[in-house]
Amino acid sequence: MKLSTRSRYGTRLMLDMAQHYMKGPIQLGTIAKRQNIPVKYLEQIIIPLKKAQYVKSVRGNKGGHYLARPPEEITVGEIVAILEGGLRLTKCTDEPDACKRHEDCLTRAVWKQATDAMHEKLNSITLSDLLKTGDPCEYEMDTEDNPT
Amino acid sequence: MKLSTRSRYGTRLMLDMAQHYMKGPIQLGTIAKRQNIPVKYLEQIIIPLKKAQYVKSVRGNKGGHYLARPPEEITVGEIVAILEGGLRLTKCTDEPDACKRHEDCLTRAVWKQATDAMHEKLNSITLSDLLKTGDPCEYEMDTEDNPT
DNA sequence: AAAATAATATACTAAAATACTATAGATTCA
DNA sequence: TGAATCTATAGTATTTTAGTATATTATTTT
Repeated sequence: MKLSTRSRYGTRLMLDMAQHYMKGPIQLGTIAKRQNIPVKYLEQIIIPLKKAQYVKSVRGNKGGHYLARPPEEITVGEIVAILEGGLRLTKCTDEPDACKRHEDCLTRAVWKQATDAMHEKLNSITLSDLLKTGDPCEYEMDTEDNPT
Repeated sequence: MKLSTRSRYGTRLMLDMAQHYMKGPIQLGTIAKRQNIPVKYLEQIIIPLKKAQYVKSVRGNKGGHYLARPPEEITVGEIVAILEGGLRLTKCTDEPDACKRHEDCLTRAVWKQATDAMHEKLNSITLSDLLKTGDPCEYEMDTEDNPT
């Protein structure tokens, strides 16, 4: 029932890019240092986010990644859903027929309701909301490795 | 982010006992057949539930297990928390200090809120609530293996 | 043109968690 | 006594998680 590092790192990755939205591409190496996450792992994590069109990239020297949409239009729920392969506590939440007991299963309704509650909360929070809760300057200053 | 079979089987185990509350001990073998869960696995799962005083048992021939409290006083959230080792999406939800980034972590608040939403929903549903949603007779009749 | 930088692609691996299974022993009832 | 049932402890196969490693492609700077 725990979130994987994929979702958590991925959310921080997206949040980092949100903090530098519209300032040109950022290198994964920079984010990796800033967030203390292995670069090679970030490279894996960003793939599905690119496929889902939440992130775009520029190759080559001075290249990098950037958000394809404004932070106000990206929810944490969307990020987690992409990286976790769905936002649900059980498989049967989405696909009742996946379980042969689905006809007289009394518990499925509970998992569905708990999933919905979590779902609703996560989808109500955007990257932009998160930025407002903290002090962005704290992050802007942390640029000794950033050759802007 | 998925529930383990431990929580799901465990909930069905508790629900099965709830359906036979106050009718004497039920053998795990009977529940295993009824719920189509390996007996040996149920034996593992029931241990923490006994330790947490939600279940009591009678040893020996004609022995079995039974709920230590009425179904109205047992929530699904309690069962899941016992079997999943807590009801939270991240470790930092409970123990902020567990993470060294906790001071300037913008994401922790989200995991906390989503956890709370799930928590609240699961703790609002009792075994008794679940029994009302289905047809108990359906289960009473399924007793060809039950030597009552 | 060459060198440096950064993304992309693919494959590999160690460790942990999950989902059981096996064996032996203790307890109770008939 | 013997069958049934819970209890305790250990073992194991599979899957998932959390990364690493290597090589390639694309772009910019020198």
